[in-house]
Amino acid sequence: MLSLRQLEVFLAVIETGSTIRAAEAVALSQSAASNALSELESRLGEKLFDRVGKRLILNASGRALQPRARALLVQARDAEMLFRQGGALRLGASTTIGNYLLPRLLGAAGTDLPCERVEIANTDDIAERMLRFELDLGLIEGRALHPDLLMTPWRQDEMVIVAVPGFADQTLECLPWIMREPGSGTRSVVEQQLLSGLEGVAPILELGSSEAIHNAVRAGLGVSCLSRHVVQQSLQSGELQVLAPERSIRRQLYLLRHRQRPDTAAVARFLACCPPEA
Amino acid sequence: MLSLRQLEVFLAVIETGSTIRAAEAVALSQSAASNALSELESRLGEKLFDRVGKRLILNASGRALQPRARALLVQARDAEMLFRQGGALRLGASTTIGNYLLPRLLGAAGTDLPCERVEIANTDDIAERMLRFELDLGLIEGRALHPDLLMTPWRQDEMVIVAVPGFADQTLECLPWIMREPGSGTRSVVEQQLLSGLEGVAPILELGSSEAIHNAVRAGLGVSCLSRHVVQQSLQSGELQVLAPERSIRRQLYLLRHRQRPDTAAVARFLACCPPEA
DNA sequence: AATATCTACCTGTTTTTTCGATAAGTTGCT
DNA sequence: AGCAACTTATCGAAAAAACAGGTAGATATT
Repeated sequence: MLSLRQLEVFLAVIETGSTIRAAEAVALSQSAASNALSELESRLGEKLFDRVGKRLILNASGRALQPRARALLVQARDAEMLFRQGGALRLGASTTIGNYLLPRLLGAAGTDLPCERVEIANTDDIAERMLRFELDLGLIEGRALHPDLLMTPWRQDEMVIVAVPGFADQTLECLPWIMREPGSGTRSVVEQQLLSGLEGVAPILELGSSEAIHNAVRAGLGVSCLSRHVVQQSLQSGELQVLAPERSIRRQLYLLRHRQRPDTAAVARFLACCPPEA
Repeated sequence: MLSLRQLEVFLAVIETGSTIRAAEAVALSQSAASNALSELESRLGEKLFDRVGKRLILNASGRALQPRARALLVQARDAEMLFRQGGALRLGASTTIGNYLLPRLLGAAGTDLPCERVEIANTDDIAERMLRFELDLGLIEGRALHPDLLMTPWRQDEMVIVAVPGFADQTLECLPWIMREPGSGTRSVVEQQLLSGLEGVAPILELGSSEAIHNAVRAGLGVSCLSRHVVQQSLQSGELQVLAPERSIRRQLYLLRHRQRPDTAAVARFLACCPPEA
């Protein structure tokens, strides 16, 4: 039976590129690391690295083993942490969720949710971090279609058209639209679901973040379609108002998990506090 | 870091109920097994069994760990077998697939697919076996909705209405229907998709297998709706004919995999030979 | 009450893992 | 070409871990 230690050394060699630095990384001597690696290779009956000169170069077999080794080690660590209270939570969230929704949720949960960190990034980055087991749970607005990732509906985000009071709310096409840059997930949702019925809408301004757009709209520069979570306060104070509420977009927010990884205790706690809704 | 050996002992103790028999199962002495278990418990900081007298009774913590331990061990074995050629394939298939479709596919693939065995059972049994890692891949007609199981479309099965030549094909309601017993997946598919438009159809005969129905239909006892794979030869020979071909049912067949388990080499070979079709 | 059975612990022994040193080979610089 | 700096693989010794046998204590069974 191969040992977890061997896999640990194997991954360390991949990451550091040498047995010396790998040995240091896993607190072994170089010779022990070299031994562990060749032991693993002989047990699998397959060389995992091509020895070209003094260099170790991961070959096809090694590349095949790598993701499985990573999954095994992470699962072993998770199992070890199953009953430990100290299991901190590493969340990945897309911008709207991370900036507006999560702070409120985590604040409400108080100390029940020891959250190590929340990384805010785009969907693809979060997916990649999930694949490397660097995050425990993803909360995304877009779609992540990797076969090793599991997307399940979490909550819904309502996106509303907002403007300062005084904007005519009759012909949406003629209003001065402010939007996110092309390529943004938010932009594409707006284009597909809201503007499909409206012809010839061209933004007068493109900004790189929801908060920037929020401020532009507050400054009276135009109208935009933003998550209700972003503009909640401005709506309550009356600073902004909703135009054409019947055209609001409900977009689904998703939980992103790694298929080869059962929920951590911390993830389970999070989901107990913030369960999926409808 | 906990060791795979410890998990092996842990599972053996669960299965055998005692450290003595567990030790035998994993080729250790009783003392070593007892040691491994308490080592595991102390490493997790949590007792996994309640000691009731001389008895070991799995407690809540142990039950929480059990599925993870199983998954870890199976994945470790899979990794070890990654490069071995001897990785045999343990398939689970529902009746129509296992009896008619698979023999042809495996026969065509010849020796490329060393298949250890094909277990033919109903969807629920296959799902349960998959959960215990006793099968590598499931091929099912129905639905398996366990969160740890992944269902993906594989192929389609065409179910046609058949009878011996001479049966009037005008009013399907009035024909003598032969069906599977209630509770069968095939029966429910027929009822939902075929008979939803037909009122008051009552079977004159209920039989427990497709082959039995096939023979009954050939004997001229009535009509039935069967997979084309079952009646293929009878249709070619002209012994049976298809009634109302426009009412044929296409039902989806699914691959069933365990989420916490990457494809075995043998599974990958199978899928390469018999890939999903539309 | 006697017996059989089981877990857990202790002790000495075997096996595995690890280390430091060293040989052999490669790379890059002069 | 020659030298210096690194790196890998191997070897024997040392350290650590795993292991078997025996046994005490405890609990069902008879």
